[in-house]
Amino acid sequence: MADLKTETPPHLAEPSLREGIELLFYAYRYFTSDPDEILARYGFGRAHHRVLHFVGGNPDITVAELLVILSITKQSLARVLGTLVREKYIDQQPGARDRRQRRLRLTEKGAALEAELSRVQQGRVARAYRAAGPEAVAGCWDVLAGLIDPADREAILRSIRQGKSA
Amino acid sequence: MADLKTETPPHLAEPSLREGIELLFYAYRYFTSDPDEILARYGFGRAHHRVLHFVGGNPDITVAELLVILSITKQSLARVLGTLVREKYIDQQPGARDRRQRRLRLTEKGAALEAELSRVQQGRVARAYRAAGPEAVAGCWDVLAGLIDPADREAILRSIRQGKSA
DNA sequence: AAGATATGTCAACATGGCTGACCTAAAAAC
DNA sequence: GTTTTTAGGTCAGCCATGTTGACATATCTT
Repeated sequence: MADLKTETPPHLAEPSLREGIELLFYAYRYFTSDPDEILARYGFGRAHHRVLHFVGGNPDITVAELLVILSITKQSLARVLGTLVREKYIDQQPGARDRRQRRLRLTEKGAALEAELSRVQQGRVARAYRAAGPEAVAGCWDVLAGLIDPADREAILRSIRQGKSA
Repeated sequence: MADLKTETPPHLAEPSLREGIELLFYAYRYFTSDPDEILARYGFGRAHHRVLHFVGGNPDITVAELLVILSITKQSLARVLGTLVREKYIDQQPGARDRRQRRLRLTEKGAALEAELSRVQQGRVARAYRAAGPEAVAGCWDVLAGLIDPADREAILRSIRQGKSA
């Protein structure tokens, strides 16, 4: 017999956990599907999207800050960022106080692509929000936030809220 | 002035959509982080995890059914599945009615690894559920389900519910 | 017997991670 | 003012995991 005191409540039972895990797997696939399609037309991948997204949301971000957000190495970033800079989607300017820094911003061209990607991705999310209703959305945010390591949670939520993803 | 009739309700405003998108991005990263760590110790990757997961949840699944779930090519699947079969994490048996099929099941060794991976992933999800509460979980599921293309939604939800992911 | 289907396999390629080593320019510390 | 640290870039190579295309085999269906 299960120990009643520590027994898993119904909504935490294993089947429900498995269902939630699979749902997140499928949902994430669709979540990235629309941008992926557009990116392919530009010869870009998901990595380019992430850079465009976070540079767009954090104008004048430094490379180091971007690396923290993306949690990748500078060599990995260099490949996609280099392309975006060469093809003039992103502009680099030396930092005002620290001229070693390359502060990143979207060019007009970059902002246009980012907007195109945002539009379809936000469209999908907006439809999901609308269908589920505001309380569901609030609940969803709570659950998703709960998946983040407690040690990192507050910093990440802060950065999301400010649109300052550093 | 915005047209009141089609004005985006507050919870659908652009900033909130952007926040939701970023939250999903971060949450998914943590969602996969614990299994990834374990898999690395076995020389496996995320692709192996997916196969172990869906074979575990769908004993005697066929290769064709697994391909539909994973949405990858059979060549991609062959690489990871081949390894898992060779290293005896997964067992193949000809179908009873159709002997062309290779029905897949976890071996004991495979079930043990799958359980180890499930344990940490379910642990993280369970903590998030517990912190957010049952209503939030229900809302979360609604939103995530809403991200799935309507054309595929019912089939996917059915497959999740049955634990028959085909 | 012929054709369709389930699966496997070979070869080649792309993306996007990684490590390690090394370079420059600018800031900070001594 | 020299040294050290820091921000960033770059080269080379490796790995995981996706792709396409072509082809082989066994088995089921017609």
